[in-house]
Amino acid sequence: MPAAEFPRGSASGDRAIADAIGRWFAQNMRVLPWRLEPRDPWLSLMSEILLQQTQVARVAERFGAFAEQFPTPAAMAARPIDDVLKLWSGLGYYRRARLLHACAQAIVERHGGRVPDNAEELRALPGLGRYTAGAVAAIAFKRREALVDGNVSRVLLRVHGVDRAVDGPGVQPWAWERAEDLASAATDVARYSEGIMELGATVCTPKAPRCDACPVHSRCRARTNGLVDRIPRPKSRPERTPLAITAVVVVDAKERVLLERRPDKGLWSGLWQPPCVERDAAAPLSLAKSLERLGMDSAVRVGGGSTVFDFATTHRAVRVRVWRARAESAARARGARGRGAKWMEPGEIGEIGLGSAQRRMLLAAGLAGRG
DNA sequence: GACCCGTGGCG
DNA sequence: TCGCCAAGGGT
Repeated sequence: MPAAEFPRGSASGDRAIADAIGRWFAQNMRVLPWRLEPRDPWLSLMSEILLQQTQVARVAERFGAFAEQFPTPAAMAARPIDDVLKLWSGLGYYRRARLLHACAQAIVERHGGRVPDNAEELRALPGLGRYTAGAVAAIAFKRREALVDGNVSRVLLRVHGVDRAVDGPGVQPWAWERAEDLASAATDVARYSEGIMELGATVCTPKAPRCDACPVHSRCRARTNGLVDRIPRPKSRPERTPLAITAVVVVDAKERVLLERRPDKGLWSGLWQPPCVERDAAAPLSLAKSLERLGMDSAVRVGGGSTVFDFATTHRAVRVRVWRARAESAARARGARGRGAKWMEPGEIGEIGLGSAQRRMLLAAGLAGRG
């Protein structure tokens, strides 16, 4: 890789950039309560985990409940994982919920319930990678930490006029080096760190960036070269493989719904669902075969037609066919699904971990879910 | 390093 | 309807 493709900055140039961004942030700080003073390290950590691959607006409407229910690591560590999954419903990447719960327990066990104040110890906690550990260290403890997320990568690529994708070969190591230099040069690291992320989120946006409002527009190579619209190049995207699900929503005489827990690995891990049969195909299995696979063919009576909807995740194109059925015998229907299955009152549906696809299955069968 | 893991908004 | 998009980490 020619050095010119991955340029470095000068000490004075880096300081000018870092401080311009820091000053800009001080003047344009958005109202993000959990990121403002006084900064509670645990709330900061929890918010950063929630924000992984998730937009601020989606987290903001949920964060109050997290802060209220889990005000300290000990408070979360003492609760079952289901309580975390319940609040996490609909936010996606559900492994984060398990990792956050494990993180709370690790903080209690290893650090006496206090969030460690340095990136190295933070990095050793479950769910905290290089970015999140650095973010908490910088924001909650004002450490001089380099930070690279998707926004920072985009800003750096543009400022330096590097015509590559954020996930392109060599880009992340280079971005981390640049971020280290900028963090070292900054007068106020915390402001710079939040500032460059905010800059990427609000000004140096992927589409239609507002260069006129950018504190470093005069130093931006992409802008001076007219390449802002081309940098960064589009990310590579994985192909979606088909997944077909047949769901049978079973209701008993008391209008309770039969739900079972998914395995704790893989897609929607640890969340609840109506009994389902899955296969790697475009079309869901027939009703007869599905009931047979579920061991429920003699335990339930299917009424009416079915509903189909499509659902997409990062790697899957899911087609779901939903059947509604009555249990001939509540005990036999549940027994067919084994220990993991449970009859739930309609009111309980809002109290468990459900993915958006599972919520739609219940909705399709005429059952209301939270949200 | 490749692959896996969600979701909702938008054009 | 569909493809693209968005504040990573674990294995």
